[in-house]
Amino acid sequence: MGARLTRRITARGVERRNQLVTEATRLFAQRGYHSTSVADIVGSLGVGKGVFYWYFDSKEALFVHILRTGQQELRRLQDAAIAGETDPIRRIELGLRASITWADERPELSQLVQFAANDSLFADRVRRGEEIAVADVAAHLQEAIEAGRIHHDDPVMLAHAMVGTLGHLYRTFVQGAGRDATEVADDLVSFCLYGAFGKQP
Amino acid sequence: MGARLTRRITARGVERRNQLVTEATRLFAQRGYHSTSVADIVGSLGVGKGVFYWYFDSKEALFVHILRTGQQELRRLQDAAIAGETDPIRRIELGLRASITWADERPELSQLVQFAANDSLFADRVRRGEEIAVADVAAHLQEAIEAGRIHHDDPVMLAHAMVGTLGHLYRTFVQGAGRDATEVADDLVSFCLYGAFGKQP
Amino acid sequence: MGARLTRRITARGVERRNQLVTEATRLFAQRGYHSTSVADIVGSLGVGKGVFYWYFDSKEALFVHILRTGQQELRRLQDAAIAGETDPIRRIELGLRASITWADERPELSQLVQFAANDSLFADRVRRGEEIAVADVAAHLQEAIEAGRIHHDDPVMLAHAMVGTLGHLYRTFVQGAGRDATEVADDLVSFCLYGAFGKQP
Amino acid sequence: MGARLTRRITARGVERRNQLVTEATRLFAQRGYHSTSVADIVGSLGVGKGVFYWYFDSKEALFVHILRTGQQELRRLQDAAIAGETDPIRRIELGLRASITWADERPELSQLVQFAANDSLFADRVRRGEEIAVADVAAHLQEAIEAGRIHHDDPVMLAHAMVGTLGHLYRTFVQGAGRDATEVADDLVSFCLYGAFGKQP
DNA sequence: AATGAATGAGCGTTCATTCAT
DNA sequence: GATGAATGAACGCTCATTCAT
Repeated sequence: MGARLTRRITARGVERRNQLVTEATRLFAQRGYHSTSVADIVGSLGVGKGVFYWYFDSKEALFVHILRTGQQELRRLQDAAIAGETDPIRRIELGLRASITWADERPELSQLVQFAANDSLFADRVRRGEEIAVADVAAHLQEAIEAGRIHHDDPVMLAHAMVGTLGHLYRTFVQGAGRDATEVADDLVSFCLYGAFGKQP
Repeated sequence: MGARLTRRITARGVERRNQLVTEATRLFAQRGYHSTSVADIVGSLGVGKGVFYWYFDSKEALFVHILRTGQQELRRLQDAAIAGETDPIRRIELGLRASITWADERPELSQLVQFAANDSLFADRVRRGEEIAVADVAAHLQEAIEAGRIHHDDPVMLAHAMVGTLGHLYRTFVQGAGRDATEVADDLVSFCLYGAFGKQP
Repeated sequence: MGARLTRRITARGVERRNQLVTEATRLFAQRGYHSTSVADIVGSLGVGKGVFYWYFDSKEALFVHILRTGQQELRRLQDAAIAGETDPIRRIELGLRASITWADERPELSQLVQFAANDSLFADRVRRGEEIAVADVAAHLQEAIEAGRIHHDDPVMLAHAMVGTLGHLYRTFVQGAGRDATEVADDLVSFCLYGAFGKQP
Repeated sequence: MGARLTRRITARGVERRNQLVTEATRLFAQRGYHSTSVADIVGSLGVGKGVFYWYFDSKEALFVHILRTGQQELRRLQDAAIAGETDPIRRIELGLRASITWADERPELSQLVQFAANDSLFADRVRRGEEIAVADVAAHLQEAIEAGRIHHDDPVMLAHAMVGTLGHLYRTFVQGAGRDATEVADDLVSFCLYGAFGKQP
């Protein structure tokens, strides 16, 4: 898909490309996709406009690249976090914690994902990625349901509820209020498992 | 906040203004704020461009107006829904249900709010409106905590968790999958109160 | 084919549109289509760039408009020239003369048609228009053949030969060398009817 | 004219240069001069951009080179075709036939010549080449006129008429409709000598 | 000889906004 | 109140050309 994939790129080229990705990510997160022009990105790097189009087919293509990279990275972290854990409920907890950790370490990426989810150009792509993450959680829930540990008939609904809570708490308290990510993760896990009434002692 | 507020507007003028708001809302929700031009809006109404600037200072001002209207309407519905209810937990439940009902009846408005929350131009305004809604829920929670019915030390965190769940379940299942709003509201309330483990019988 | 067709245009607008067409025709003929930018056209008229796109969907659309106008005008002149003439050979002669006259009076248009015939973007359109003109001539030839006045089995080939001669003589002698169009038309007619050997006395 | 002419070129260099010429000719004919970028040419050959500018001063210079080569080749073929023929009218006929044969065997070159004749950048050069070809034909015609075999006072006009017919018939029937070049040449010769009325038996 | 990287002016096009009528 | 016309800065993108390696 695109000449860019077949172009031979030198070490110097790889570096430039990474610079572009980094700078674009920063600017997109800071000002938004639509308010960041290609001129802004290359200007901020002090290079000519042509450089951008040497490495990417379009502004949109670069954004999609950033998005994909972020979603893949998150997924890898989640997989790593639950590796070896046999308890499905612990797997859910570890997955939620890994997500908040990732977002905390990659605040710009997570912000771009949020934006993309609400822009007609990118919404579908984000939704698809989200479905995958939700399916993972739902699988753990299903296992817990079958083990009789959770009484619910709709693991997908539950999974979505968790993902929604996760996103909102992260945005509000970590990103917005600067609270410690680990503490927020504690509250997130507690809410997702026991709701407002909290764990019965 | 400008010349438009001081302009005397006739009955016919009010109608025109409403037409503009309605059409803009429809188009913004359908194609997105950035992809909808002022020309689209007036063109779709078959009127000249001057009309738009007669009633609104700018495209941004119109969007803010739509946003404010929506948030006020939602708040009014929530207040009406809990009026007379003395049980704080029931008040929370009724508030959540009222929110989903509003979003179901005003899908375009709720979509615009989502967009606005992720656009640098409008995010602050949305956040402020959200804080108000959260404060309401948090007040009910505080009451329940003081009554010893809920054991938690951070009602604001809980309230945000609920609002996040609400938004995501609505988007995914009502808006996205076309499920019945009342059923989704049932699941939402259950999750918010009891979490994944569900109500203990 | 687009929004432009449905736009209400005032008398002033019609004038502007005509100015654009005239100026663009002049510049296209002088510098060529690719070497004439939209900025050149509006700059030459002393108006803003937006004016261009108020009246035309694109630079290409404007060029096509000019082309179509020219071809229609030529056809109308040819039809008028042969109206009432019953002798098919005289009809051919009158058509050829009308064409040279048109080109002489509209040198810019005829140059644009030549350019367009050799540009991949417009070649098909020109070819189609040419086929119509050729069909007219071929019909007259067919009539002459059936009357036993011309001995040839391929009127379409003959018609194309004439059209090719016409274009080249016009370009070389009228457009290029500034010779009198009527005299060139005499030679054209003579060559088309009798070839190099000339009319036998 | 230009540094390139003084550069010593190895055998391998000659090959590269020819590859560039061949590929550029193909692409120019297929997509047009303006729509074919230097990047297209070198990309299609799988070499770097520097190669292009090692062998040619500019895109324009390459095109001019192709043009010149083509015109020279055609002239050589025409000269060879009439060598030894003493009858001036036969020389004309043989020249016309040689031209169609050349165009048939070098369709890309002949298409480029057509394009160049209508582009402000190259028109003059083509015109000059054409004048030479026309002068050849005109010389034969002059000879025939002096021998009393053709009654006409303007051999240059006649020669241009022939060249115009030639080009148009080739384009329409050989290039466009795929007809056999030899048959078209028959019709061309017949038309040029006897016109529409045809040879008197 | 040859490469991939870089330049930057210029392109066609859009669009929020203003304004004379 | 309302219109169609006009503005012009800004946008995403292209591409002939140059250059360090």
